[in-house]
Amino acid sequence: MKSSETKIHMGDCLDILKEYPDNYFSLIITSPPYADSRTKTYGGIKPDEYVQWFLPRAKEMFRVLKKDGTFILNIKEKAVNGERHTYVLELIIALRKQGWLWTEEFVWHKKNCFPGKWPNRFRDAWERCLQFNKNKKFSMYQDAVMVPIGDWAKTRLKKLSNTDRKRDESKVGSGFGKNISNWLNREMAYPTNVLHFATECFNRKHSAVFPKALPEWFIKLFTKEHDWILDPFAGSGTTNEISQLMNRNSVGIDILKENYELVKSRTAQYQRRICEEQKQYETN
Amino acid sequence: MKSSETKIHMGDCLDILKEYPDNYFSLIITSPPYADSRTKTYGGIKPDEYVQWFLPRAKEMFRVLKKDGTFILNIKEKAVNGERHTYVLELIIALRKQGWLWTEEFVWHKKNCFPGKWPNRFRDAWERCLQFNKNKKFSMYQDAVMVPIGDWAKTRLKKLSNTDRKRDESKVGSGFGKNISNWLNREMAYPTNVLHFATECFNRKHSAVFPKALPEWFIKLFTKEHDWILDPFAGSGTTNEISQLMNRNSVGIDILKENYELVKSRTAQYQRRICEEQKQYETN
DNA sequence: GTTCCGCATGAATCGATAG
DNA sequence: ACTATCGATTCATGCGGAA
Repeated sequence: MKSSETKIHMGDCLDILKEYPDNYFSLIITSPPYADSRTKTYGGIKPDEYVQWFLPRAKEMFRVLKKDGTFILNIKEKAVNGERHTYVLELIIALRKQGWLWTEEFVWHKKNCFPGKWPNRFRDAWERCLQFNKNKKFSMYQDAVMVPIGDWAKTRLKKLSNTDRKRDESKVGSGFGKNISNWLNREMAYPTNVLHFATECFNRKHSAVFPKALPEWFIKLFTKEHDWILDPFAGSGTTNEISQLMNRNSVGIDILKENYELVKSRTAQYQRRICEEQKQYETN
Repeated sequence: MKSSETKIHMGDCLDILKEYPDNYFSLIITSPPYADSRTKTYGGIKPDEYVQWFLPRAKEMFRVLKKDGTFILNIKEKAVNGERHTYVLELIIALRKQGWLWTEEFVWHKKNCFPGKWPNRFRDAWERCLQFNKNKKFSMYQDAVMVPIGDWAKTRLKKLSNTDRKRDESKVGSGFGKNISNWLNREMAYPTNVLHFATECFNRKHSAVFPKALPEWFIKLFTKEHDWILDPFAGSGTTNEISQLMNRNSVGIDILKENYELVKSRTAQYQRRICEEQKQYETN
């Protein structure tokens, strides 16, 4: 088993990415600093300036992404003056003008978001995971993320009715037909574009930006082993850590020294652990 | 108990709404024809023309909505040429320029979404429920939509007999009636902005685009009894039917004669049923 | 009366083929 | 090249009738 490589950089991804060649990464997945939050980072970007700040960095990402690669952007607009700000919508439109295709919008449903109540809104329990691509054709390994089929199938497929045995056209002309008998012995189904992952809140020092399951799911879906993955706003380094665990190569960039060192140590730790596991494996 | 009023109009809401005064409705909730679908209705609006088609109608809606009222827009963009079309994003931005505040975006998670498999995407299992307001201050009755928490509540709720549940629903039309909510009361929490409802599949005749539970939830949240509710694209009339059940006044508009007559008969039926129940109640 | 179980239904999307 | 039509694909649900 060839071990995976993990490179961590300190700096602005706008500069660091210049060191990387075109068409290098299979997947870019990141949770960028939200507007006006993390004021230490990038000087705290104002909502109104967010798109202009993001675009030059997205241009570099476009360049280093493989032609069949995917860019997953985990983001959620904040409420400003009682309104949802539109910078994310404007960003999507601007990225399309830059050449990106807006292929899909996944919803990440945060199952255990913290309790609370405001006079004019409920708890925000979801974030956008925007999928962008360079081409209509891109690499996607759908079988890697299949889920168990619903309970209905157990009873339904036990005994097939007559209409189930042949293709049954819908009566209302919706063009929809099915052949249930094709589903015999099927135990897994393809998932939807709504993802249910709990947030991890045990990390006191560093606010967990996303749970491990989220990048893991997209990494399974869009990469195979030894592909290169980039997180240009690495934060606490979850993407890089998961990449290591899944035997993918990865690059992490963060502008904060504090984050840089955190990711460094987290990934070094795993590197060491993997080596130990390998040694142990070989001994056995 | 004063009975509620329900008015159904046939025509384009752009024209019909002119008959209504300013600041009349407490809630506008609707699922307009999506781009390129329902070709019989409004001739099937092209995605690129959608915003221009919608805006003049939204202007009338703005006028007839009360200052503290709410507009809920249920919509989802379609995939065009392998990409998500941006007309919904553009619509949000355009509505803001018209004076609307984009207060919140709820996610409706469709648990039983349309099946299908494609090389480049998964099944679409969610739709947007966009909340717009005229002012930062608006009427919101958060306590009306509290939900039971904890697994024990779920399992006990499941064990309730169907009659208990049915009697309950017919009485209040709200899922939980007094007797049940009494012992649940202590274990209630505020919901989030992610709503989980399955679409209703009717075995026969007309199907509703959204399940009753969806308008019901927003009606509970944003109106009280005898408030006026508008659905400018009434379709099969789910909004008006639920409004009646919940003792709210409502106006429904649809351009199709077929829909107009359907809604007419559905709401007339309920009107009759309510009258009968009232008579019976008074006799007792 | 309750529970079980069959079954029609759906704001879909893609790729190929035809005009 | 650009648009229109057609066939193929796929789950989970509530209903109504049967047990």
